[in-house]
Amino acid sequence: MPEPVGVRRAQAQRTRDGVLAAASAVFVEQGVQAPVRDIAERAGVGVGTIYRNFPTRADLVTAVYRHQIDTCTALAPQLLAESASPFTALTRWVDAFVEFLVTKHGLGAALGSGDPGLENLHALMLDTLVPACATLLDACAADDEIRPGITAYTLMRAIGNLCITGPDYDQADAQRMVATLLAGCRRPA
Amino acid sequence: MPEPVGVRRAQAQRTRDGVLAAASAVFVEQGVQAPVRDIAERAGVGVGTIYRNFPTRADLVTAVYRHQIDTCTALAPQLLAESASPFTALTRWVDAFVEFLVTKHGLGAALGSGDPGLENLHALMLDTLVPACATLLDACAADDEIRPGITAYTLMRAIGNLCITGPDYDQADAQRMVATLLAGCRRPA
Amino acid sequence: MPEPVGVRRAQAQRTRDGVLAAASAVFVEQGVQAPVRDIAERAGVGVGTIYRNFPTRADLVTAVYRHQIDTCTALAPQLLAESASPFTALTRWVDAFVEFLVTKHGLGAALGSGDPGLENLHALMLDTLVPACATLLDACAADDEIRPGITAYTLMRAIGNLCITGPDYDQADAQRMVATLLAGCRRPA
Amino acid sequence: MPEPVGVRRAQAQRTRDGVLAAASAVFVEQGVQAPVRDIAERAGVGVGTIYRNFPTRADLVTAVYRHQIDTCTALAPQLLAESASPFTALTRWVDAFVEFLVTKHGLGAALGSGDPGLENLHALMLDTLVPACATLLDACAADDEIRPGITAYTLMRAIGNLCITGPDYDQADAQRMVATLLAGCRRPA
DNA sequence: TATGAATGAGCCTTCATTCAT
DNA sequence: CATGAATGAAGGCTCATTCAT
Repeated sequence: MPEPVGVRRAQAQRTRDGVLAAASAVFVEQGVQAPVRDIAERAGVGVGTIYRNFPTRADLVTAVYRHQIDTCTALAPQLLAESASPFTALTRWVDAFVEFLVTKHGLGAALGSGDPGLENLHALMLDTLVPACATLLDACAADDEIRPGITAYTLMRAIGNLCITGPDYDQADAQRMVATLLAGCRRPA
Repeated sequence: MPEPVGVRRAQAQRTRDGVLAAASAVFVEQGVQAPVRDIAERAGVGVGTIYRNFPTRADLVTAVYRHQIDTCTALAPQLLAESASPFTALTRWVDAFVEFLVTKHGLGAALGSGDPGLENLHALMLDTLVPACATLLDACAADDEIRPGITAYTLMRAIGNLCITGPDYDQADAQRMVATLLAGCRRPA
Repeated sequence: MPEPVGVRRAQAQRTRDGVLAAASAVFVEQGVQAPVRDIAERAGVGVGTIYRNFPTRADLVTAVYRHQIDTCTALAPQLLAESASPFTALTRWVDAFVEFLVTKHGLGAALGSGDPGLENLHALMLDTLVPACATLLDACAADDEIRPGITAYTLMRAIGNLCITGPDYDQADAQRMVATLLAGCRRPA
Repeated sequence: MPEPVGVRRAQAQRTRDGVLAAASAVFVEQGVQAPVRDIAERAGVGVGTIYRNFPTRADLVTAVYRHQIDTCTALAPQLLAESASPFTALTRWVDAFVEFLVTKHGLGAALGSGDPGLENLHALMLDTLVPACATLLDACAADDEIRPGITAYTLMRAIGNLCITGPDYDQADAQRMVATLLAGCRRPA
């Protein structure tokens, strides 16, 4: 018999996870501005539960994407170590980043929206993803593989924007365009 | 007494134009989702007048941008004729397109949003801008100046997305990234 | 045939008056914190109409009571002129003020609540009723009829509080207690 | 092993007392309508504990004030015995009552609100404080010190109302106005 | 045709209350 | 007994849209 408190905590965690899953799905369908009620309904909980766990919408958005952001961040040094060249590492990392973005419809738009209240998420990116990307860019620059003047932040914003998909501009298109952008970053021989 | 009907028509046209000017200004400030009332107020008309002239928001958005879209469209053959190479023409035309997008806050986002109800605008682009762009791309392809597999529509969507600006990603950033994307389109020598 | 605009204005005024009447009634029943929807329902209008005419609750509360406040204010100089003594004038004026308060259940409580957002009403009293009362108090002081140290504002707040009626403490009780308070203000011979 | 049941009871009593102390503090800060959660948080208990001990808000309010009400009640005969005159005793008792009211932000308003659900508290006053006050009033009446027609209940309601403080009408004002009211109760020589 | 008052659906947010652990 | 997660009713506010004048 597990102690009651632990059981309750586990249940709460499950609820929280359910909300996150529901929010993730709803964000894909409707974007990050989706009504709280829709998320609650999809999660099978009351709206109060959402507000209890995520007082602001930004808290919810951030929580939804935090895990993937962290995973993506951790990938950078790993790819740099195992790739033949820094540019190859950058290419692969961007592939992963794009993968992350295109499967999360609405995040790119959210990031680009300048919506106050999404500063948390913005900060999270600035604090983790941007430095990770910068590491790769610096390595490329050291090898003279990319043209100068491209900052990690701007590149990621651009990639984020390119990953805003819709009818007639799907995931494959986004990936192709990002690849083209990267090609354009490469220093001409 | 000069034909009253004509006078009335002229007045109606003036009203319509005033609404378009107001909408254009408000769209720049608040995006294409701005409250109808704000536009009406700015135009000095009642909301009913807006609804009479532009039953749906998409009608209004489309009308606002139609002139610029047409101008942009007409530019393509002209640039193709007077430029040294098709790629140069493409570059210049894209510059003009970007200029159009970045000065119209919210249009890029609107185009990329997949928002049903903006299909009119979408259709307008498909019908005019895309063919214009395709002409340039075809000319480039004929000269073997760009890599194959890039469609006019996808390229324009990508450019549209890159032009979604915000805090920390401004017009200059957008222009630089679009230039980089174009560079990536170029066939490596 | 009256010009259309005038008709519309008249209708709008009627709506506005209806809202005020409904609000007045609802305030009596539920106090000034009554739900906006209740007022709208009672007035037979949509909530939007309330917000259109009275953007904040304070605007509505103030409008409801403004006329009576003004009437009460105007009474002061009149009573002073026609009464045998300043204290008599004060007594009569307070009677009128009490009459105003007790028939508007909830205003006394509202005044005493310190509720931010009711500052308008508070200001209205400060600007009109308090000076009116002060005139009477000054006249009494000049005649040595009241003890010193009683300010118009404090006296009115006290009276306002005494007029917060309820079960077992009705209008007659309030009037009696106010009279007693006034008696206590009188300078002992 | 000392009787476990007694220990448990003592613990329960401590919990109850903690809730009362917390509620008392929160009532002073926010009034008797303060959110239950705030009280629970301040007491360091769960909201369920509050509901277990005090099923209704009135139960809690009543319990919070019962001790002070009882103290105040007991004061009446004592003051009557040791004061020079009944009216002096009344004055002193009212001072104590006012002291009780003004330091308990919101009680006066609560008493005067007619809020159903506060009937318990109301009843408590009727059953204890009112008779205590009546004793003093009767003694005054016997000595011909006050004008007739003033009931203990009405007087206490009036005093309660006068003690509803706020910005610009503070504790000192309330005390002064209550003193004035009492002066008005006194039979003119 | 133009107007803008009126409508009400829809979203956000708070908080009293319940109940499984 | 105590806990606090979950619920959902209630109320505030906005704004797209209609329609009588």
